Amino acid sequence: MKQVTIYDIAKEANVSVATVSRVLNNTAPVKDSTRSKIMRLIDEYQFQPNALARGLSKKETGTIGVILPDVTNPFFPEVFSGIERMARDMGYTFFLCDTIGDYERESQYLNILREKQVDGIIFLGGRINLSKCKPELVDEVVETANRIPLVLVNGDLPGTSLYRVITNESKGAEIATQYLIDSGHRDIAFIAGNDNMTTTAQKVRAFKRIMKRNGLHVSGERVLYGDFSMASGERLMNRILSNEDRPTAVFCVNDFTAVGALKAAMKAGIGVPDDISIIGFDDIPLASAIYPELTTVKQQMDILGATAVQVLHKLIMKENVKKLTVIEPELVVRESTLSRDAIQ
Amino acid sequence: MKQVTIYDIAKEANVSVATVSRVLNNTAPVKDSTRSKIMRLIDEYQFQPNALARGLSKKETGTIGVILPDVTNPFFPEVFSGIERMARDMGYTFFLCDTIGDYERESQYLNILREKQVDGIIFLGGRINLSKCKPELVDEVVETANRIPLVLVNGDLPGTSLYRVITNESKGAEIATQYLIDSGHRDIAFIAGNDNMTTTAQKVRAFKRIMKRNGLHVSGERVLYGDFSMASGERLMNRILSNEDRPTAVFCVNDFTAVGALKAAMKAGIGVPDDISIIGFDDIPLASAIYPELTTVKQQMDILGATAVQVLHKLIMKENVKKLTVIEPELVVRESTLSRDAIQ
DNA sequence: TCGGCAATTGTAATGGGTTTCACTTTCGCT
DNA sequence: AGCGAAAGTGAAACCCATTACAATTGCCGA
Repeated sequence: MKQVTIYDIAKEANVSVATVSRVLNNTAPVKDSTRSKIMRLIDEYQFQPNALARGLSKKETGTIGVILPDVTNPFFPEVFSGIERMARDMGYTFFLCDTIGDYERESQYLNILREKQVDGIIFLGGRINLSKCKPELVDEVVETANRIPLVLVNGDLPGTSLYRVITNESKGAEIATQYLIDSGHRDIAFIAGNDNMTTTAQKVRAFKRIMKRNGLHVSGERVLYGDFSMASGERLMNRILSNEDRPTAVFCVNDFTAVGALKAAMKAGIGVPDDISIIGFDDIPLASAIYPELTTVKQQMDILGATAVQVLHKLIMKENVKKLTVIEPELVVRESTLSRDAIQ
Repeated sequence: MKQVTIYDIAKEANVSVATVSRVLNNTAPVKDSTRSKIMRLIDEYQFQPNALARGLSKKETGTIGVILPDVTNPFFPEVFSGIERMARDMGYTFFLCDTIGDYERESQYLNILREKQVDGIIFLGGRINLSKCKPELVDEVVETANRIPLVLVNGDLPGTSLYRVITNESKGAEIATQYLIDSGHRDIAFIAGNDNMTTTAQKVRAFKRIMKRNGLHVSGERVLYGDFSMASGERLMNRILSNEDRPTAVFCVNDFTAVGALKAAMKAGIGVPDDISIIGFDDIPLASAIYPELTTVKQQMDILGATAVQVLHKLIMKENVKKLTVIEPELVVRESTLSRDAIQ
């Protein structure tokens, strides 16, 4: 069962392959009668051009590689969904590469994508700490970016200047903190992620900054470091609750952590939001799936993805783009926070 | 910046491209000195073979297309993750195609994947009712399956005989029902999905069968039809609760629905599992993220994915495979169900 | 020293498109 | 009618690998 080729169509239509190619790509005028004859044959033979051959000669494949650390983490599918929606109409298809957080695999995938001649790469750094990874990988990424358009989403490689699309996480943390304070909270704890990651550092800094600006003190034990997981949220919340001097609100570095914290509170019989308010970050679907629904800072993940595509597309088209694009997060007030005005 | 080709390497090494190709693919003996000389050059020039060219001549691309209805639904990333883990070591890369439940797009993607010369296709039917879709699409899928190895996961196209990997959903529903009964429940409600979908029909049938087998009656109003969404779970649970005659347990067609139901109960001040037990289906991560953690029937999504890959791989290798592979689900008891033994 | 087989290596065809360049028609206009 | 421009088309090179087939070399035992 051999594949029908452009040659078969050409022969059948008594024209050259060039002409068939022209009607296929609309790249030059073709007489109407010729065109329709060819189209009929294409239809009849169910001819489908071989994308490999096309890619080989055009040096463009209409394919984009998306690298992410974990498909199973709801954050990424949301971003991917934004990428897809935006790029599909541009005619792109996607290689999805899940590195399961393994730098080794990142580098492997980078190679594979180059070999497959993708038109561009979107690298979802997400919560992974790119700044701590092996220098070889940094080189590898930079090297790749020199040859293929590459956009980093929510990540950074210090010492390099790659194209990036990021959420303004500092701003988000500021908004969340200020919101809690405006709601009357005075004693607020922050459950952070790994302390060596920039996303944690940024948020901690923002948190302290706003507290200070409002004349509030942040004692050392009110900032707890974990690892972004639900489990760590649960564990750290338990630590907070075991203390007789309990804060009235807890700000979590991400929704996963917040959900863990929430669970810990419920299990301990502490009412949320009545006894303690909890606020998360990201607004993954999970946030509104639970009870009480989580107040959180929404990262517009679909927009993050869509924007990354736009930037990448411009790079591919060799148009001018800003190196850095910042997406603003927004507060989503739901049920896990309560105003303290009454009780102050 | 022209790409380094096998010709460049060959010329530099004073050998023919054939020889270079041979060391690249280890397809014939090459003298050690020659080999190492070539390897050194490959390294030095950072030569990477062009996968398009290779695919074109080998007629195999090491690429698999995965079609699914919604990346954003946690069920699918889980399956995808299983696919990836299994297939990566076999050297495959994946095109991820999200149809957002649109039949039009399914057909588009099928075409694109054919053009891109994928080695095989994994079609995640999931909760989408393939049996109701347009006949053209059925033809399209069958037609594709005739040309390219194709495996259907958790789906079916009546009137066709495609290779399939499915979860034994009937069995799962039986187990769940029996478990509730064994726990002492006598009055159980079932919140189903759309009534025209096979997955719903199968589970409803299994539910009634087991109830009957245990001498229990299922009144008409104890089976409610929704649409698999959280919202419908919430709505239908409210309906159940508005009735003064309330069941002691509710079995939900999937976890999403169950989470909605759980939320409705909590909001209504009905304790779970103290006042009412709830059991779900799938065991998506969400199930164990909420409080109380959801008792559910686990679909082994990673195994589903991994198995699909194994079947597909055998098809690609033209080995013999069974048309149908069934994965057995298993009960996961957590916190949302309670034994009624005491109160009976 | 010679035939024969294995080990190495090269030549050229092949896979299926796109595209440059050149050539032939066909028009529009003067 | 005559001319230049535009339309329409084809031949052949090119993209970058793999591979069938052929050729050469090296080493063995006789």
